[in-house]
Amino acid sequence: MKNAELAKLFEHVADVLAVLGENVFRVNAYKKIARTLDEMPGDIEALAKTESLEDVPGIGKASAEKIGEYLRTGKVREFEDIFGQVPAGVMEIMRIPTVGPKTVAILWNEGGVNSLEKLKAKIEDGSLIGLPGIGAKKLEKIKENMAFLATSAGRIRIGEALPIAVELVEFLKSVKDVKNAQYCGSLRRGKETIGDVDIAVAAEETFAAAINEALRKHQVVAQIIQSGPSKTSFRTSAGLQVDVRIVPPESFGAAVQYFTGSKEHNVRVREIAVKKGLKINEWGVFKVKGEKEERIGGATEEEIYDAIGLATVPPEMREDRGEVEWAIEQGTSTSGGRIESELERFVSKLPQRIPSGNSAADAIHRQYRPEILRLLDIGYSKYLPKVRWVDMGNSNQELVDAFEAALVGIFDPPLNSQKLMRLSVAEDLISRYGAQQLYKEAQNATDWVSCDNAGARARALKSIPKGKRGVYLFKAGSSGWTQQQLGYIGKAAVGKAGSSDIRYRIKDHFDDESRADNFPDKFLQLLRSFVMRESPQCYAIELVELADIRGDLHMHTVASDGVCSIEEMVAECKRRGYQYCAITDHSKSQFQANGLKVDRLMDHIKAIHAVAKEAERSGILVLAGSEVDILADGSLDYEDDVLAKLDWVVASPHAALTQESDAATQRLVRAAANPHVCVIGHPTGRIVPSRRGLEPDMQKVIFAAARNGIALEINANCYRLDLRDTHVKMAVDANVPICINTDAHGIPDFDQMIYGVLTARRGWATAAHILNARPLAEFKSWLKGRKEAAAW
DNA sequence: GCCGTTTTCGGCCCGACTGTTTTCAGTCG
Ligand SMILES: Nc1nc2c(ncn2[C@H]2C[C@H](O)[C@@H](COP(=O)(O)OP(=O)(O)OP(=O)(O)O)O2)c(=O)[nH]1
Ligand SMILES: [Mg+2]
Ligand SMILES: [Mg+2]
Ligand SMILES: [Zn+2]
Repeated sequence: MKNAELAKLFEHVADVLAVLGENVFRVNAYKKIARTLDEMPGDIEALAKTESLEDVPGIGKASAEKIGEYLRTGKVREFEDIFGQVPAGVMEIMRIPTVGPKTVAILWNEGGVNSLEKLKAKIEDGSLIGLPGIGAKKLEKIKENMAFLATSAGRIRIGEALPIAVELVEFLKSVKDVKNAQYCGSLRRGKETIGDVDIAVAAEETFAAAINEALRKHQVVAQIIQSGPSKTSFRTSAGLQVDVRIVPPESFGAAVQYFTGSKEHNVRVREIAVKKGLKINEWGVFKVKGEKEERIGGATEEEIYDAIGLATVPPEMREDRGEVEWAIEQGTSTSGGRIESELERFVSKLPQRIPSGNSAADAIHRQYRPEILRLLDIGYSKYLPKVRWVDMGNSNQELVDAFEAALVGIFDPPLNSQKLMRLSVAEDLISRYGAQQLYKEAQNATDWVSCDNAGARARALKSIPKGKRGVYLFKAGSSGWTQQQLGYIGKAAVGKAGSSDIRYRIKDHFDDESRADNFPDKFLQLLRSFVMRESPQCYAIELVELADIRGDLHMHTVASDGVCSIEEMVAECKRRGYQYCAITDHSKSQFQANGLKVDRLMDHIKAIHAVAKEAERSGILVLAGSEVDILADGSLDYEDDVLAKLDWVVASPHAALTQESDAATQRLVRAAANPHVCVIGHPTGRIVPSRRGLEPDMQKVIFAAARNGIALEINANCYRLDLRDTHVKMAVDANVPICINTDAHGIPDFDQMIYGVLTARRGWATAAHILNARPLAEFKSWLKGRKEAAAW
């Protein structure tokens, strides 16, 4: 997979261009593309073959071409030229903290510095002092910071960061006059790796200095990076950076929201605020009235999201992966409705006859547009109380589309149904066939196809040749397209589309010729038909929680490489209140882990069943299982007749983890097809952060799991977290059951469960998606289904 | 460079801390 190297390429070119003084927005555009490529769950090369990269949000014509060029030739000529302008040694300098592109440019152009070594030497001989903006202090800092060069190893696993953060938060809460403290940043979002620890503190302004002082004296503080009245950053002796932000209690919610991020999420949220005449920062939400600002909230996170009409987004979802659109769609329920009278009043103002000719029609369109939007706001918030209109172009898109199409369809012939038709696609079709398949079907059936999105449609209108027709896929239902579903086919992939269950075809409504004459009537009728509809129940999402977990279905004992007996592991599960668990020691090929040969396995099953019998009385179901190795070709490490003797089969890959993507896909798909398998354990075999593991076409693996009715594991151990967050989202979208297992080898390992839960939450999983969140009876019935499949 | 209901130009989130800037740029969160 070339995603990572392409991401690096764009990241690097962004840095080099910044040194060359290029427009910062272009630099940021490249950085955004780098992030997109890095986080893309599928293979960019496969995507480029089947779909247009231009439809990926953030990637335009220019970059799509460059990516294509790279995939063909392994190079981007324009980038090579750019790299040629700045020696590699110069770029190394930018890895020093506090040294950014401007400083690099000056050191290089005016100071003749072209490597880290030269920089060191020139700082020593004093020849750099006097360069523009560079003095003794700055150079001293640079010299110190050369010990902290940015490296990819700079991130630590969440399991290592969390305990440190919790302890620091406890300490801060114990400091006098501290009202509240909360860790934020990537840690609160539950990311698998953590760059630094971010903590927000609530305290009256007058106490901030004292709190800062107490913090600076804390024993873990090895080096203060910076410290001002509201913000202190330091490094611990272990080299971990900690950022602490102190704000007054009335700003605590705003500060937590800001500090939790992600950056990309914050930017989206703040952009929405701007469009609504508001301003959001870490101090609160403000109404902007010319020069003056009026504070309207900030004590809680809810106040922030509420102010802009968004549902509060769970921290783990805040990655700008569609959650903003989701939150708009959920909305808040505030304004009451006066729909009928408003409606009548508005409609009575509409002209009885639409003038012919585009310019006159345009003028009317412009004149009424704000009124329509305002009306929709009122109408929607009353009849669909959880869905609230937020400014332009978002969740009520289909409603706006409907009305605007009504207007435009009459005013503006080119945008009517002759060329472009909306095709609603129901959720069950998507889960049955997969979005890609539907898209391809549509492609075969028509001349042009896209998913639902204003920009895409606008382009479509231009690109559809005269006399041809196009279709755009609109996802009916509550959740909108996801990137995974469309495989980044359309801009809507980030979630522009979809909200209520309105299914609408422009064609159906506006094909009759006489429509223009009784337009107001028609319009009213249409509007009623939408807003009077039964409102769907949509509550803000309840993601799975640690307390929902009712069992652990992957653990080891002394029989293989664990350190506890069956009894000890079961007792711990019981202690945790689990209703079921599975003992799954390694299979025979895992000889280095003392994997069990068949005869030992048979004895082990007996031993587990003996413990199970005891355990049953104390109310916990114990399954005799195995973690069966998936061999390189996808076959399993035990024969089927052996597998049939087990109550529970986790099949996981352990060796040959560097095989080609296609081989990996086949391997996992084949394993998933074995009817004895219950769940695929740590499907990629990756190790965080260093080993990439298998890179299968995860969509195919997930479909295979769906076809065969098996589950996929989130291995909760913070060294694995496999499935990873983006893969979880794909599994959730496909409705494949997910097991969150600790893979415990000893008692403390059970504590890893939380990291699996956080990863599940990052994939938008609710308890309903998690197999081991089901009550015992339900779990048993699922298992029975599996056993029947195996017997059949 | 990307994007779009102000649509092919013109805007792109917002603020703290530091140093050397006599009024704010650079870097970072
Ligand atoms: N509005 C806004 N907020 C930002 C920006 N940069 C960072 N933040 C906020 C959101 C981040 O989650 C939070 C903490 O910054 P960090 O650099 O520590 O990032 P984060 O913790 O998300 O990831 P990390 O694991 O530390 O690399 O500060 C920015 O440019 N604008
Ligand atoms: Mg952080
Ligand atoms: Mg930070
Ligand atoms: Zn295991």
